[in-house]
Amino acid sequence: MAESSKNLQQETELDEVDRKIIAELQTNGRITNAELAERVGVAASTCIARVRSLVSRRVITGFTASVDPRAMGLGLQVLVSVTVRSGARQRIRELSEEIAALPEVMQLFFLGGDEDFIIHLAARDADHVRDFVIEHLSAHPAVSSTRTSIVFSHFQNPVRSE
Amino acid sequence: MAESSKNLQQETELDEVDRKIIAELQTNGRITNAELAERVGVAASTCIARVRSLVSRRVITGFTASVDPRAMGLGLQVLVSVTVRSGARQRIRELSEEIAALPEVMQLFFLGGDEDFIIHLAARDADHVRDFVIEHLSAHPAVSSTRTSIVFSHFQNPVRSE
DNA sequence: CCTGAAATCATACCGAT
DNA sequence: ATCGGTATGATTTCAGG
Repeated sequence: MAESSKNLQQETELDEVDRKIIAELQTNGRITNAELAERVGVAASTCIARVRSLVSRRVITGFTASVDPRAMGLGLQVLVSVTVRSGARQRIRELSEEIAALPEVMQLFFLGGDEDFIIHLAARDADHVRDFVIEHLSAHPAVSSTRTSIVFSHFQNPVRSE
Repeated sequence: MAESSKNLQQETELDEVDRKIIAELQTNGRITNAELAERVGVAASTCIARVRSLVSRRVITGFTASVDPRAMGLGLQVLVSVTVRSGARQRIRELSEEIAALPEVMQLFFLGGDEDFIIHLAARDADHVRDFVIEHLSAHPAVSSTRTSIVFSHFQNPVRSE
C-alpha cells in the first residue's frame, strides 16, 4: 500500500492559477469574479470554474466575515488549557464537542501532550470567564484541571504554503 | 473621564438587523446582497448600506476564504509556547512581530501568564517544525524556552455574542 | 479554455416614513 | 435620519465553439 490511503485528497494538485486564486480570496473574500479573473489572468468563466472546483474539492472550506469581538461586546479573550482525568480519557472527544458548541468558544485545539485541549474564549469580562470555567469545565466530571491565560493580542494570518 | 477613553468604538450600537447581517456573513461571506437582504428582511438598498457601515465602523474587519492547510501541503499543525528571557522582556513585541510575519505562522497569541506567547503553526512535517523552532525560536537570544504540542484537530467558530 | 447573450445583481436616486 | 422601490449599468453564468 502506497501513501494514498488517506481520507483527504492530499494529491489534489494546485497549479499556479489555483494558488493565485486562493491568495486573492484569502485577502479579499468578496472580490467579484470579474476582478479575480483579471488579477489572476484568466477568463471569467475559467475563473469561476476554478473557484467552484476548489470549493467542491474542499481546498477552500468556506467564506467568512471576520468580526471584531470587542464590537460584539466581548472585550476579553483568554486561552484555557484543559486536562482530562486519566480515568475519563475516552470522554475527551465528547467533552470537546460539547465545549466547541458553546457561543463563547472561538476556537478549540485538540492536543497531544500535557494538556488535552486548549479553548480560545471571547468573553464580556472576567466574571464571564469565571462563570464559563466553573460551569462548563471545573464542574465537569471528566475535567482534571484547567489553566487560564489572558490574551493581550491575537494575530491571524492566511494559510500560506511558503 | 468616563469610560469613553478607549481607542475602540465599543459604543457602536448593533441592532437586530446588524446582528442578523453579521451572523449571515459569518456563515457565508459570499452571499449576494439581494439574498442577504431577503434573509434579514430588509430592502437591498438598506442592506448594502448596513454592510458598508459595519465595515467602515470596523465591526466587520474583512472577508476571507478559509483554506484547508492539508490541501496546501501543510499536514501537521502544532502549538508552540514561547517564554522570553527575563532580561529581554522589552523585546517581546519585536520578537512576536517578527514571528507573526513568517509564512508557517497561522496565529499568534500574545499572552499574560507563564508563557509569553503561543504560536499556531502549519508545517509540512515534523522536520519542518523542528527547523522552524530551531531557526526562529531556540536560536533567538530573547527566547528562554519553548514547548511544542501537536494539534490533532482544530475547530473554529464564528464570533457570537451569545 | 475562451466568447457572447440572457439573467441576475449592485447601487445611486428619490420619495415616504 | 433611515428605509424602501425603481432604473440603469455592471456582473454572473451558461451555451456553444
